[in-house]
Amino acid sequence: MPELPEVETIRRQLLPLYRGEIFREIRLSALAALQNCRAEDFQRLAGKRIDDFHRRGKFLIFECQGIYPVFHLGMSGIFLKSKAESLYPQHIHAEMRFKSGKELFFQDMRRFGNIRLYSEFPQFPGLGIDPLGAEFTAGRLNALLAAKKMNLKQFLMDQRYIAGIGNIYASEILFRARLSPRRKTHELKSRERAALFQAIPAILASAVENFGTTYSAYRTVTGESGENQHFLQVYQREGEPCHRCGRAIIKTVMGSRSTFYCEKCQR
DNA sequence: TCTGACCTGCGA
DNA sequence: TCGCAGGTCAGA
Repeated sequence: MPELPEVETIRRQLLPLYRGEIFREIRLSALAALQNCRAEDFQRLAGKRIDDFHRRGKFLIFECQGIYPVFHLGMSGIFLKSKAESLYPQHIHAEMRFKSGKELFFQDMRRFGNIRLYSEFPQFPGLGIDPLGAEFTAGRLNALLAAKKMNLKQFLMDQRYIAGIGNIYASEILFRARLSPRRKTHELKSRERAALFQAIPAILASAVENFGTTYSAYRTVTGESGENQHFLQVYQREGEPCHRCGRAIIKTVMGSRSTFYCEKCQR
């Protein structure tokens, strides 16, 4: 489930491996082409050099001399250095080959991901603040919280407000901040807003250090699992004792998504 | 603001 | 065989 830490891990791994590489060809599967844009448009990439990789929320942006392929990994998107590493070669939707002989494959088993091509640096109108960027300030978070009347779990996962948080880290952030996922945004006291402001980047940065969280599909570019699943406090721990108070972790459903929390520690 | 559909592999 | 996993978006 690639959220911000998984996409950031992939970006950091792609940089030393593929920066400076020049595209020889790029092929999209029929499915990828049907869903997103015309495969022939991608031929414009041939001869272009990859100068940088950027991340905005959960979007991964390739900067290629005035052309910007943008990948969203959806639920199961991963990058592979070779086709032989793929467990599901039938789900490879983009094959990128470079003049040096290197290759890069985008595999997306569940096809929730997408690929788009931009002619200038994409701006993503409507996408919220990046929680690891300088623009993420207490003032901006407080203003967002005050303006909304929704529960915290859904607020955190809504990409229009904060970009990059998904189901796993929303639960983990709320545990860290000792806030119930059912609390309403506009009702938080200043001390609680401050706790949330601290918890969001802390949880995400720590997950980046651990190379992301692996459940099922996610793998880093080097084909390894992330490590962060070993450090989760509540996610997928239903019935297990809370690491703070010992009470069993509760699982509930909010917004059609499983949500994990401690009834005693999170108020 | 909320719900269900999309999609596929996996485990019960 | 069926339910579950969850990011996103359309529609209610």
